[in-house]
This record gives sequence, C-alpha cells and structure tokens, in this order.
Amino acid sequence: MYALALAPGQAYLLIDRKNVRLMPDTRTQILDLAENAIRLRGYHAVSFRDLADEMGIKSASIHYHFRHKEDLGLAVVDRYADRIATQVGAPDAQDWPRSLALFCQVYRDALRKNQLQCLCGMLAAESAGLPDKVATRVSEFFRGNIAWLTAAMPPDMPDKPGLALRIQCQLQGAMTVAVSLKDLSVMDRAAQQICASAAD
Amino acid sequence: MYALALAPGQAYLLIDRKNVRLMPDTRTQILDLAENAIRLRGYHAVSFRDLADEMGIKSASIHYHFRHKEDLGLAVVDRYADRIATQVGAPDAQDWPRSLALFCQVYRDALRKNQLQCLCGMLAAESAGLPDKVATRVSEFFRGNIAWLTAAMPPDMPDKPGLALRIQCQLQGAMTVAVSLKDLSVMDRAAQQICASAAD
DNA sequence: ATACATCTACCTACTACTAGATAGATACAT
DNA sequence: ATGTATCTATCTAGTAGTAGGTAGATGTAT
Repeated sequence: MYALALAPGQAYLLIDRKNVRLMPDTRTQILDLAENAIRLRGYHAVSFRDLADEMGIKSASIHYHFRHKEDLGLAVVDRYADRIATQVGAPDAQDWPRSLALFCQVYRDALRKNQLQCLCGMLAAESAGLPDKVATRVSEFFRGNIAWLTAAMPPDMPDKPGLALRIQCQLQGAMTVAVSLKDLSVMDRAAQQICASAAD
Repeated sequence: MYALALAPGQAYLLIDRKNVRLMPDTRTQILDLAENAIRLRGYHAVSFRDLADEMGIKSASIHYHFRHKEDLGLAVVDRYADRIATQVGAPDAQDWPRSLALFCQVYRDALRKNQLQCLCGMLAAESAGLPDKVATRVSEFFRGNIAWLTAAMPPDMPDKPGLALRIQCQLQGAMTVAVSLKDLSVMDRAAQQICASAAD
C-alpha cells in the first residue's frame, strides 16, 4: 500500500491493490469528527477519548495534533467560518435578493446536510461556558455575517444594520427551533419568508 | 433557631435571635442554582458537585432530592415552563397586540433579569445530546408557546401557525445572538420590531 | 418510634493532559 | 551511497482530578 500526500493538511491518495481512494489525513479527520460531535451534542459533551475511539486511534494522538481541547475548538470554528465564507463569497450589492437567497441557502444547507445545526449556533448558546478565545471567534462569526449582509444591501436601503441583524437572528432561531422540534421544514419556511419579505 | 415550613416545596421561615428571613428550602435552592447554571453553561457543564459546593452541602444530599441528573433536569424544565405559563397567563384573542407585547416582555425579562438566556433556548441547542425525556419536554415547551400565540390571534388572521412559529423563532434567535454578542439590546430591538410589525 | 434530611466514605468510569518510547520517513553532509 | 540527525505520527502507560451514583451511619423533629 502506498500513500501519497496531495496537499499538506488535506488528504492522502491511498493506493492498494484493490482501491485508489482519497482519504482525509488524520488532522482533517479529527476536525471532521469534532465538528460533527460539537454540532450534535455541544462543546462540553465532546471528549478526546470518544473522538479517538471513533477513529481507532488513541486520545494521546489527538493531543499530538491539538495540544489542548481549546486548540481543537478554535481550529474547528476557524475552519467552519472559512468554509461558510467561501460558500457565500463576496457580497454583491448589485443583486440583493440573490445575495440574500444565497445566504439563506448556505444556512439551510448547513442544517439539511446532516441534520445538524450550525456550529456557531450551538457554540453561541454555550458561549458563557466556553474558553474565552472560542467564544470570541463565535461572536466574530456572527459579526462577520451581519457585515456581509449589510454590504450586500443596495445603498439606498434604510436601517441596513438593523435588517441584517434581524435576518441573522431569524435564521439562527429557526435552526434551533427546527432541531428541537425535529422538524427541518421550520428552517425552510423561515428562509422562504425572509427572502419573500425582502422582495418588496 | 427555628424553622417553619410555610408551604411544601417553597420556603422556610427562618427565625434566629437576629433575623427573621425567608429562606428557600433546599430543594428549591437546588433548582434555582441548577437553572442558573444550565442557562449559563449548558446541561453537560453542570455538575452535582459544583451545585453542592455553592450551597455548602454534599453532592450526596442533592442525590437525595433528585436521584439522577435527568430527574433534576426534568424538574428544572417543568418548573421553568410553569413559571412562564403563569407569567403569560391565558391567551386573550380580544387584544392580540397586547398579548404579543406581553409574550415578548416575558421573553425579554427572562434574558434581562440575570443576563442569562432562556432555559429552553439553551436546552434546545443541546437537545440531541440530552436525555430523551428532557429533550421532549423542551420541544413541548416550544409547541406550547406556539399554541399560545396562535390562540391569542384574532380569528380572521391568515396563517396563524406560520406567524406564531416565526415569532417564536425570532425571539429565540435574538436571544442566542444577544448572548453571543454580549449585547442585550439585540433582544429589545427584536421584540420591538415584532410588536411593530404585528400592529398593521 | 418514625420519617426525613443530611452526612461520611466510597465506587467506577471518565476527563484533559503528559512522559517517554518507537517505527518509519526525510534531509543532508561527506 | 552512506551514515547521522531530525521529523512525524503514533503508541503505552500513566497523572490528577471530576463525573454521576450508592450504602449506611447520624442527627433531628414530631
């Protein structure tokens, strides 16, 4: 079996007689599992041991990649924020309805993809009990979203920051309620209503 | 020192030579502390030991009142739901704007009173990692709120359940974002906007 | 005498985290 | 080409501390 690094921190191309498979490297695998676990159960309910067991390695090996739990938490949040930023791209003030629809879509996908709420929704709820740095990154994520929405609005719009904040809150709340009620359509309906009310 | 039970599960009248004080009984004290701790840090970050230390008793004594952590969680949620139900009273379909304002006010007070988010907001976020019964009560709380709002709307209103759900989500999201941004005015602005948009 | 509430003292399982070792790959100077 | 040193990723085996939970004794009020 041969393993070939494609890009640092990304993946190995694993080659054996039967398969040619793209396998995430260990660090990426840890981040993936940690993100899922946090989004499902919350920061405090995630343990190095559980993650390690799921991967078939020892918890000490996770500490090799992320010295402290806080480091893992920060890495998960940063990667998540980057991913969302990539997905929404640069705000386009030329076409506000389209930008808004895209924003809502990204939020909906986050929930729909694996029935898990947005990472920062979970961490925001927990924020008073998180390590300071992690809580700060989470609030920066929200501030970034609000700034993006504001920048995507046409110049003549009144009370842009107020509307941006409202949209952020609505999507966030819909996600939380959808998860609790186990009814993901709550999220879809919220997104639809937000887009519709922005069209006038 | 004399202690006189005023009402079961409520309080003792503590009398010593210096003071006549109303002291919550142990069970109530545990519920108070647990509720605060859960609203601040989340279910999993609350421990019997911490609660006991804060009260100056032993954790075994908390187990006497609440055999399992799940029992404590259920009691906290039930008491919270009852309290909110008492605060909002019966829905009054004669005066929808007033009912809505009252509902929003109760939500705002929950946040404002001790800078802590709504219990069920926190637990809803964590719901996938909670004991089933606790998660169920939380979702019942939301369903109850939505039913209350629906019942308080005038009979001729279109899409009552949709609007009720939206209001619930907006308040919930505003609370989460307010806590993360450490800016409680987010909540006030959301409440104001909801009431304003219902006035037309 | 009984019921209640609390205590002491413990258990098992799990937490984050660490020290020290090792096998295998990589880099580089001779 | 070979030997030396370094790096990477993992392991075993542990630390101290905390989790929820329990059995049984002790005090106290009626």
